[in-house]
Amino acid sequence: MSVQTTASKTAASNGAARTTTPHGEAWGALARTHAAVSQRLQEALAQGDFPPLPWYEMLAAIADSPDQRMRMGELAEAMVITRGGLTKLVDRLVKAGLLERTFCETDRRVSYATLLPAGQHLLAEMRPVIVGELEVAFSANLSVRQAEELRETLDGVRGSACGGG
Amino acid sequence: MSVQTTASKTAASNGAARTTTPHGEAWGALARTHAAVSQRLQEALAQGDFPPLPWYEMLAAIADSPDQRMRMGELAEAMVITRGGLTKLVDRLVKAGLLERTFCETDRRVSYATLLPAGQHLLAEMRPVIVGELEVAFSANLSVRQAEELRETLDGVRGSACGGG
DNA sequence: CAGAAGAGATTGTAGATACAACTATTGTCA
DNA sequence: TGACAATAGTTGTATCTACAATCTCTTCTG
Repeated sequence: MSVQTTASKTAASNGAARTTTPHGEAWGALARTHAAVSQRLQEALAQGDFPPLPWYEMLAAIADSPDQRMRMGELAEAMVITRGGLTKLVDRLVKAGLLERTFCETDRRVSYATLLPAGQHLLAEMRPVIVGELEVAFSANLSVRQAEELRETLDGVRGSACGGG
Repeated sequence: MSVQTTASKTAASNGAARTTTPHGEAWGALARTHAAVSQRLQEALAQGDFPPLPWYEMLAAIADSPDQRMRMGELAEAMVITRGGLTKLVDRLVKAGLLERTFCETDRRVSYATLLPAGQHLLAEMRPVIVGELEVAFSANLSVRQAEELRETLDGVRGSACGGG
């Protein structure tokens, strides 16, 4: 246990970034919900002596890609962190024996983060923990249909936020 | 300009934390949307030479409270950061002349973060920037009614995530 | 085919956050 | 009342991340 022992109780009271407009409140709810769920996931991982959430996200992203490998730039984009930050994150997973760096023959600038068996095994252990926590958090309130609608709504918002309007 | 030049283009392709379940995808969309909107807000603030987003969130939280002041613990909970982190964040805003620390007569353990006029003025300048960006991101896709529904849905999820299921 | 412009990734450094240990104050109970 | 537990904040330390500068390699252009 540990991982942000601070909140996770009555957070429904006061709101950060409240702007009094409906859209502002939606954003506030989005931010707090993200934080709450994220904390829950990290607590669950810490309880099982697993690595932190970003490690899981990286392993999952690579595992879901067709060749079990991803270019650094793609990974940075998928995980929404800077390229510099990604380089160092990959460094840690490589040092832990979960990934290895491979290189591109045709374009020698690009390097891949490639999943190793140890990474696959660890991911297989972590996935049920994450999925279980998400089920608790989401399925108590949302049907499968509603979850899909939520995803579509959020994807739409993200589209506007990225594109620029 | 700057603030995370990495992503913000085709993030719709591959997904971090994808678990293949509907709820997992909803969580993935939630995480990426939060990151995208958050980035957009930070870019907008940076462009206007404003302080970073957590400063705005803190000023807004305190300004929305009845006495223009909040206990450290409450603030930490509202902003979903640790108490230790909050102490240092408040330190910075105090040093910037936006807040001051005040103390409780009846319980000398508690200290308040109290809004100063400079903080109010800065908040008044930042609010329209934030609100404007949120309108672009949200109102393009969501009616007021839909925004409220989204807020309710997310609050429900947060309730499950906090309480424990 | 040379040189400039652009793309992909890494490194250095500063700033911010979490975690754990600590101090100070208040509450409880024998 | 006196000891022990609980609560509110702060501080020390390590880790993580963003940002900017840099390096290598590729592509474009004359």
